[in-house]
Amino acid sequence: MVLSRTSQYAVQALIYIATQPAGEPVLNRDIAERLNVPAAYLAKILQNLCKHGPLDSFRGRLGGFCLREGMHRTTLMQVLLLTEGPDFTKSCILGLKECSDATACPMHFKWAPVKKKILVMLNEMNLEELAKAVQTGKYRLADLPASAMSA
Amino acid sequence: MVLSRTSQYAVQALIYIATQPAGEPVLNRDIAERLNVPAAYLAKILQNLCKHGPLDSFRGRLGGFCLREGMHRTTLMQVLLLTEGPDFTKSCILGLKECSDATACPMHFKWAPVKKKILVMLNEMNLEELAKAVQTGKYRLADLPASAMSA
DNA sequence: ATAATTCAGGACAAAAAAATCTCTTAGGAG
DNA sequence: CTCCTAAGAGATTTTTTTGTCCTGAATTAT
Repeated sequence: MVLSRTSQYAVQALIYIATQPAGEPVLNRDIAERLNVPAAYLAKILQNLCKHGPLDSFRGRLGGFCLREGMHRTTLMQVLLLTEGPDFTKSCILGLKECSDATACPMHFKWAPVKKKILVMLNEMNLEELAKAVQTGKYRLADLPASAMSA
Repeated sequence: MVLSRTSQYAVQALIYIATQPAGEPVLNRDIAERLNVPAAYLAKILQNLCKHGPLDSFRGRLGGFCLREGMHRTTLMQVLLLTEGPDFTKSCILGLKECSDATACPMHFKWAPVKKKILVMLNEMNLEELAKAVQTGKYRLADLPASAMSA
C-alpha cells in the first residue's frame, strides 16, 4: 500500500542520516546494514538524492553522506516527489489519466478528501522531527536491526 | 499511489458489470473494450474474482460474467483483499514487517489515523453505489472510452 | 451430432522494479 | 606520491508485474 520499496529505502535512509551528528558523513555501508537493505541498491538511491535532493556526498576517507545545510526540514513530500516522480500527488486511485473534479472517476469525490489528508501529512512531516522521534528510542526504522543502536 | 494495475482493472470491471442488467452475463471482450484494458489479462483477473470473489461465470453462447446473487453490496475492501492480498490492511508505510502501536515506525502514529480513514472509506464503498454513480453519467470508468455508452 | 462461442488454464513473453557487479573517479592519510 | 577508502556510473542480472498466446472444456443454437 502506497510506497515503492525505493521510496521506503529513501525515507528510512534520510531519517537515519538525520539522526546522526550533522557534518559527520555516514557511510552507505553503515546505513544499509542498519536498515537491513541491499547496499548497492541503496547507493543508487542515495546518489539520486544527492543529485536532486537534500543529500550531500563526500568521497574518500571520512567520506559518506550528509544532509545538506538547512535540509533537516525537508518534508516527506519533497522526498517522495523525487522518488515517486512529479505526478505522485496527481494520480487517480483507479488509474485514470484524467481524473479531476470536472472529469471524475466514481471514487473521486470520496477519495479526494482522504488523499488531501495524506498530502497534508506528508507536507507536515520532516526529517528532523522524524529523526528526533527515532532518537527517543520508541520507534524503529527497520525490522529487528540486530546491530548497534546509535548514540 | 496506492493500487496495483491489477486491482484497478478488477475494480473497474466489477463496477462496470454492476452497471449492467443483473442476470445478463457480460462478455470479457466487451468489458475490456469498454475499459480500454488488455482482454487476455483482464480475463485472468476475472477468473480470480470468480474463484474467490463476487463474480460468477458462464461459458458458451450467452456466456460471460455476472455478479453473484447478493454480491452487489460487495465492498471495495473485499475486492482489494483479493487482488492485493490479505495483508493489504496491515502494511506499514515504511515497509516494516512489524509495525503496530507497540512496535511502531516513526511515521506510525501520524499515518495510522489516515490509514484508518482509507480503510473506512473502502469498507463503505460498494459496487452497487459506485455503479449507480456511473449510471448518472457524471463519472467515467475509463479514459476517453471511444466506444458506446451503456443504456 | 456439429459448429460456434465463451470461459479455464497453463505456458510463454515483455516490461518494470529491484538488486548486483565492475570499473572509474575523487579525496584523505601515511 | 602512493595507497586506501568511499562514492559515481554504467552495464547486467534477477524478480515481479503485466500482458500474450494457445489449447481444452463447457454451453448453446442449429
